[in-house]
Amino acid sequence: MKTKLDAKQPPETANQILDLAETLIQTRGYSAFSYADIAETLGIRKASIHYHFPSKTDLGKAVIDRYAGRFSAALDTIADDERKSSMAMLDFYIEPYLAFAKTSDKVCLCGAMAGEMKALPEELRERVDRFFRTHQAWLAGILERGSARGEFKLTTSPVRTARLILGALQGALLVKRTTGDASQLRDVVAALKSQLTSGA
Amino acid sequence: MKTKLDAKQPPETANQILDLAETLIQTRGYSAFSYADIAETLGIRKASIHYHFPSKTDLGKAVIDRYAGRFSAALDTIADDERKSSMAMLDFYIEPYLAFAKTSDKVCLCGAMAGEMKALPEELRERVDRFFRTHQAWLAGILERGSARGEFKLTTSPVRTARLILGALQGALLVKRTTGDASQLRDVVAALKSQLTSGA
DNA sequence: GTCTATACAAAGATAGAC
DNA sequence: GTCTATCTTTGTATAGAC
Repeated sequence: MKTKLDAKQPPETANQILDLAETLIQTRGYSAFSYADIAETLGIRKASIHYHFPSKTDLGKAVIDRYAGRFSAALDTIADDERKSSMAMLDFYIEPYLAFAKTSDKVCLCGAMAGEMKALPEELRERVDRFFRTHQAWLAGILERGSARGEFKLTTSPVRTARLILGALQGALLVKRTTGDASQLRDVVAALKSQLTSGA
Repeated sequence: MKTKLDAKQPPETANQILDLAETLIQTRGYSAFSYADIAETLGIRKASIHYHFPSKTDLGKAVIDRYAGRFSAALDTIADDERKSSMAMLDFYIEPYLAFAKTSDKVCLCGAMAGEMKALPEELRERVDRFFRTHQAWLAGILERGSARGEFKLTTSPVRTARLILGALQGALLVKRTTGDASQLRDVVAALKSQLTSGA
């Protein structure tokens, strides 16, 4: 009999598959990775992957959902602490991007998929879409709060400022792969923050 | 006998193939488009495409080279007119991005390919790389000129500022596909420009 | 839950007729 | 320069044994 702890834990193989698929999408894109890539690396057969994720779309959904879920949990936690400054909240949001920038070639999962939007099955397109909308809304909320508390001086609406920030972060990761300069993202962040406080 | 005008003109079919391939890469990515897609749309056979572009890599190279060439020609022309203000030069640079933003789902060709970098054949990776480096260098040059002429007040080096601008433009196009709001890019441009002049 | 075996379509590519 | 025909490899997916 299984223990209580096992109850909701997905099998270890499934986790390994998800981990690898996530990395592959981040570096090669969704269209360019295959079950064969995963099978070879994990030392299992392609058929075994189909046992855990019947179709590639199923796997893609699971990868995005897990990825978005990790972010969502963090976003909720951050925004719930009313004592934090809005800038501190923003810093927490930006942290994962800085982490990606330290790797040699990872971009945001949804940033990679956004580049091949029309090639994605509808169910994945919806999820990428939702990911960006959620992040924009969250950022807009923080910006509005910061604005109301006098921390930020926005030059345009919170929603539009949120899009600027999200776009700049996504684009910086994309371009960073070329320059290979991880410090680049810090400059982008500094520029964004100085703009928020100066009211330029 | 052919006329002089025909001398260097690639056959019309080749141009149609290049046009379609360019659009397909911009909307679906490099990995996800195929000779079959092109053949079907143009009403020709796959073998005919191989006549013009023996391998997919050859086609990819030709698409990037033509795309980068169009930009390069424009960059040279812009920077050569010493009477122009640096801000005017920047505006000319940004124009193509605003044009993409008006289409429903096109991003920069190299922006799309940057998302699948590790899946690209080496010859294409080099070209995407060079595209970004060239643009960064060009932008840095304009920024330096504007700084020397007192038009811009930079908060960090011209090179780093150039990367910020390039990343923000690329990312904005990517995220725009989700929101579908073409005006979004104008906000990003406005934010970037106000930052350049305020010295924030 | 993982395997072997296999099906089936799509992708990239070539040979050779017209 | 475009076609038909064909080849090979890869990608996604299923059936059924262990």
